[in-house]
Amino acid sequence: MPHREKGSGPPSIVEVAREAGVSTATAGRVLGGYGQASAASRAKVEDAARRLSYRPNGLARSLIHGSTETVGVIVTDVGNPFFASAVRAITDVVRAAGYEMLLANTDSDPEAERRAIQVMWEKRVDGLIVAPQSPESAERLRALADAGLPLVLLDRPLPALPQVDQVIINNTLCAQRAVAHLVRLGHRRIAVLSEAARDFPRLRDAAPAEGDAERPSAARLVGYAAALRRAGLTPDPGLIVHSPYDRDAATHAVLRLLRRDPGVTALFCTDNVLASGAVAALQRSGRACPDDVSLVGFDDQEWTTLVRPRLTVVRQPNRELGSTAAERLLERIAERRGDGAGDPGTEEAATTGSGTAPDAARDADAQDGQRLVLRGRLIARDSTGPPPAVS
Amino acid sequence: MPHREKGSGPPSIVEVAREAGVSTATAGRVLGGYGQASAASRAKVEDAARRLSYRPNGLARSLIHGSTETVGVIVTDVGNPFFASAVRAITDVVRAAGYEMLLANTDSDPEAERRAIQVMWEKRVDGLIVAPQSPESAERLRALADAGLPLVLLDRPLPALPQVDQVIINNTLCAQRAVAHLVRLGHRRIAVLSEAARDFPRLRDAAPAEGDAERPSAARLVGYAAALRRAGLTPDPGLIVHSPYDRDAATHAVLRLLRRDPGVTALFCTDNVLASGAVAALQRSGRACPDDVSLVGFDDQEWTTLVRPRLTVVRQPNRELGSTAAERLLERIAERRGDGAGDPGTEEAATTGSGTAPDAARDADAQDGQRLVLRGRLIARDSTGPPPAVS
DNA sequence: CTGAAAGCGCTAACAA
DNA sequence: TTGTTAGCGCTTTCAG
Repeated sequence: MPHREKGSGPPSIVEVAREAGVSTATAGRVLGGYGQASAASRAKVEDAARRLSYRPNGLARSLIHGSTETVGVIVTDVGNPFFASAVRAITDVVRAAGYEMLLANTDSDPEAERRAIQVMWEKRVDGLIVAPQSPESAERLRALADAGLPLVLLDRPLPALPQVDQVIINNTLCAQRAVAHLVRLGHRRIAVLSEAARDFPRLRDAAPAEGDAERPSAARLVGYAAALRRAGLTPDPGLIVHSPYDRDAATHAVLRLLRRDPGVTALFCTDNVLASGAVAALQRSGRACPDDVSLVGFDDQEWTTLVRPRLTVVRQPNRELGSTAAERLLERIAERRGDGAGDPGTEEAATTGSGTAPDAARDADAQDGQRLVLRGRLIARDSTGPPPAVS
Repeated sequence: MPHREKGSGPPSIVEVAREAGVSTATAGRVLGGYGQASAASRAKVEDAARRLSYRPNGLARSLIHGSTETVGVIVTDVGNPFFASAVRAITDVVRAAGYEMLLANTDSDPEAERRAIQVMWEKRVDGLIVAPQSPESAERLRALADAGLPLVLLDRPLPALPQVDQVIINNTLCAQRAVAHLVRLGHRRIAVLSEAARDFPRLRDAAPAEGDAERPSAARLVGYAAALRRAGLTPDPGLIVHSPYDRDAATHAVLRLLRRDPGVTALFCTDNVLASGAVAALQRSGRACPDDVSLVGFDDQEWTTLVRPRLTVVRQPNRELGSTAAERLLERIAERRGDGAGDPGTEEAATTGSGTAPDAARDADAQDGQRLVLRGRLIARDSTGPPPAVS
């Protein structure tokens, strides 16, 4: 291995140029593949590069070009199979377009999210996909959106940012159907297990159409309430059970519920982690499913067909959620590049009629973020059945 | 586009300096938090920065400092819960140290892996964690290791790279114990379902001590063979079943096996995906578990205690695997930084005794990559029992 | 304490 | 076809 002269660090293009006996410009032209170069110098340069095992410095390149060929992705937890699937799909799509992915977990910690957003911005990602934690995230993201950074919201909408694209599931309707399914089977005392249970007072009277402006857990509660309302049932606060995103916590919450209220005949879980906890709880409680208690989960995972009874669930298109978000982001990135190349004069002129500030053009473009709503669907399996006959 | 207009793109430090009426140097000092600055100019600069919503450009900074505060992670599939857990743990550890993560999936495609390695290198990650696909990966990685890039192998060892740190599981022994458990229960016709089945001829006579130099699937086959050997049984090629990492494929492979060879009384699966396929197959075949067929899986997932019978598995510390790798990497990065600051003269002198080339010092340091072997353990549950009485 | 100027590694005008 | 020369946005001597 030929040792490098200039102390530390990988070789730079000037060292390659020197080794090859050409200028840095020609070296750059052959190594960067952008200009013209004679076969002779091409050979010399490539040879020298190989000898020094040279790799171009992407930082320098990005600094010049103003793009990093990298997209940022911020989720709460890649460990959750739901996000793992979505992230997997995102990587596939962006990689095909030549992008890399910077990934951050926030663990539902607002401070971590703030930091992640800031770092992504400092590292100059070309675009960002984020599953925001809460409405407060909107403030943090607005600055990026205003700066024109391509941005797509994943799974969780942010009504405060109508100018950014959002890719979500029709959670409210799906939940409504899931609960309607239970109602149709004859259930009257239907409990719900949700991370958003505390928000129920605010959500119970929301119109189904408003539901999908909430984060998924909350939207699903809106659907739950709507289904009960349609069936002429009034929600019982005792049946709205809170649990954090943790299987064991969910198990205990359900065990407590069953002990406290033996009359419950059905349970709707707003998420896959909670559903797995509920299955465990039912098994431990000795209640038969679906004979004593029916169960519906949200988010179909592989294990749902392995357990007995096989779980009735709402299946949501996890991978498609990710790939759609990624595609949307790539389009936005491409658009922005296009903008930069266009003549700023004409563009400004074209929008002066409606515009006010000098940069109205870009804002106008960004104003209508697309809202893509992917559809989940109910898959009735064996964990749901008629309630036990009243004693 | 010749030059970017001052308007486009995020504001640079010179615009902030101009707005604040100071030099770029002072602006840099307050915004970068490195020099001294009077309260007066500090206020002016911070104010200007806020007005322009300025964010420092990390690329420029990294270009100067020679570090990006980013680590690369290359795995085959974040969608696989095993890697999802490991990756999750990695992010936690590196984030606590102020690093971000660049993530790439290779999907077991050597070309994708090659590209990923190259891109990580060009983006100048400060270190790299990789789960290599195959022995050929060693060639690709050797260049990075030689260049002194901190590198840690995750889950899959590469004997050809003794100079790099490797964090793995004691797969061979774990598999051996799993199969010994079946032998102890009285099983004689024990099948194995593995992605590495085709390599069995090469692996069958390996010493258990050599097993852990193989990738996990292969190492587990070595353990399988060793356990049989110890029990005085000879492996039957008909019981070594291949399946790719795909649940449905695994299901069909197992169904075929049971049809072809009804005398099988136990099955060992070398991986969680294959195990889930096997559970599905058993359910569909109508064979009772464990009464007709016992089942052991590798890699404990949440669903293993939800299915009935609850699955006997080898549990491996997935998160710890990731966090250990990350910690190791951070140490290596810190070491390298230290090296750079140290006096190269003394260092060379210290190792001249054993060294030969001028740069022997660094190589000598790197020569002994640590090999960290984390331990899995067998958890006997209800899917294993004595074989049915012979008819 | 502050500013001018020299880079980090690369690309892109412009000359030669 | 090639080389020279400015930068990209920031940090960092080195004077003032």
